[in-house]
Amino acid sequence: MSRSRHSCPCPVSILMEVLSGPWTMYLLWVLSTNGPTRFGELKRRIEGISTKVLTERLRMLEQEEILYRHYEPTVPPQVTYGLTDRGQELVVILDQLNDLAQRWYLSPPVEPLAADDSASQIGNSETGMDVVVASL
Amino acid sequence: MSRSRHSCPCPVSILMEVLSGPWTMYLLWVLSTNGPTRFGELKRRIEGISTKVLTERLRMLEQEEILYRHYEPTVPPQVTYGLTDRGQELVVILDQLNDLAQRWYLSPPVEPLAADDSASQIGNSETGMDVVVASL
DNA sequence: ACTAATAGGCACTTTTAGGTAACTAGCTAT
DNA sequence: ATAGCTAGTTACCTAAAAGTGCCTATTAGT
Repeated sequence: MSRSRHSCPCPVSILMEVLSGPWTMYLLWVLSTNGPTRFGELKRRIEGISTKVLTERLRMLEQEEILYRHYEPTVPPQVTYGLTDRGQELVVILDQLNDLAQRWYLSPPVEPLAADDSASQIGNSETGMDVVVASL
Repeated sequence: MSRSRHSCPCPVSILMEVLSGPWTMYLLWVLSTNGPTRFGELKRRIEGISTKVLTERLRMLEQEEILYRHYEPTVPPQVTYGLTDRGQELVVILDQLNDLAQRWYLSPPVEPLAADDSASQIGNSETGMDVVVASL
């Protein structure tokens, strides 16, 4: 959205602009952990989001081909959203970001920080993605 | 900033909020490609950024320990910013995001999209980070 | 006949973020 | 004496984004 007045037209900035904003990552996360999900279910899981923002995010991510929208014309209608191949690719990297974020913002095992960091055996996971994310 | 009214308190959302917003990624990129850089030089390289936003971003990233600030009390003073270990870790992942963004938003080799996607042999780089980013 | 459910759309208001411009300190050079 | 350099800070204004509430279609159930 509003890619016209964009600060930097390079691909990664486009992508970051897509991912930026409240709920977007959380939404992707819900879809990656729960599989294809209907609109109402999404709204229920993402507690606090407004329908307006949820639809905005869904529309945008659909336009970026990160997720797909499946409309079933039953009564009442069923609309299901799920990750596309692009979406799957994305959550792989998001996993790594999450691994990093976990190390940074969670679990300071001994002390917050000291003058020398000789005891920092925390950050040796080598982006191994061994920490399966559980807390979004 | 404004982590209090945060939508989702999980680590990766915190991190995304840090990275979100105009210029932030670009700033990290400049620091990663140019090494430690002074304030004025950053402002010159990131064409179009206001001093206000630049200082905001620098302060925030410094607080997140993604970059450091070195103040040399000469006259006129020299302030140099550079990536910390965290910052280095981050740009590694950013590289992958960039790789992905390049594939998605650059170079559609044959056709934009067709009815069936049997010809989508585009996305097989396996997050190899072989594409060194050049265009931020 | 009327209510309920799903998946939103639309208009209005509020909040937030970014831009702009003016100002600062302390010393140097002209 | 005065202007200029760096690295910002501060106040003010505007534009974009988010929140809120009300509205729709269609049919099944009571």
